[in-house]
Amino acid sequence: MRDYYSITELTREFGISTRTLRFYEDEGLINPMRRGRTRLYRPSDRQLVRQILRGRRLGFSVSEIREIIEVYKAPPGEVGQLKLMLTRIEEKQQDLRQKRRDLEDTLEELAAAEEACVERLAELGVTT
Amino acid sequence: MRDYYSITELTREFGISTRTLRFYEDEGLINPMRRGRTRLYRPSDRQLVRQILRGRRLGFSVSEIREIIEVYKAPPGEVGQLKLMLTRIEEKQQDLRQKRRDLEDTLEELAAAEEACVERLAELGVTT
DNA sequence: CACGGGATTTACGTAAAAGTCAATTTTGGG
DNA sequence: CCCAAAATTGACTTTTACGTAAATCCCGTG
Repeated sequence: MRDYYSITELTREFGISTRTLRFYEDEGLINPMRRGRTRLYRPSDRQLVRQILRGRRLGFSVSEIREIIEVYKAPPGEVGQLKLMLTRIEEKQQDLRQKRRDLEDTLEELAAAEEACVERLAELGVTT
Repeated sequence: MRDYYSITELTREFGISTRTLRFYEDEGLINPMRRGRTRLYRPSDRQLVRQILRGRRLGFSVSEIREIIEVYKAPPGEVGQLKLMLTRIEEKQQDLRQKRRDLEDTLEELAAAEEACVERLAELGVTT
């Protein structure tokens, strides 16, 4: 496990631009270390980037991703805060479960469309 | 099953604006009938709107949604077209399966975070 | 027929999420 | 130490997905 990654290493690994990483930093999603002005990304930062991109692929906005990231951090000490966090976690879970339903439905419809294509090809005497 | 729905009926049902429906029409996603200038949405249009919103929730762009919708239509007659469509369907399936992995991973992490909160609350003597 | 309530069209506006460009600064290798 | 490559900052631009506003039109009702 490497100690630090440079910004371009991460851009190559994840297929994103430096602008994107700096944008996420401006938005407060990541906080890489600095040596002088140069950013040094720790493994934990790298992990965070991975989580951010996962959220992005799932169609979450930056502020939604921010909320998700918040709950990955160490749980707060105060009871009220803890309960609030539990509520937020459950909201996100609801959201994700809806997405999962949407996803399964779409996959089913795609499978049906696929089958229709294959059948049509068979009718035309094409072996898939 | 109703014959037609007005634009406002659909906005209420789906919680979207008329602007949004007209936008999807401009983008070629839906093609409601007209009586004069007034739009009349058939059940099939309504179903299409449902599919569009599902795609939207999954974070697909309008053009990606358009591609998905394309494959729901009757399969084309020509062999080349059919094969192309099969390729596209499989691409979408790949995409959705990636999303599903992202989703499951995120759900797991949220569950872990949830448990951490509950434990912390227990330590503080709070019964959830 | 006047009117009030929807619906439509056209046009401009905007927020989010980067992309692009230009002008420095920094840095690591020879 | 020096210089090309890499990194940084800041400003401006672009794309997407609608929002908003103004002007017009259509239609049933009193």
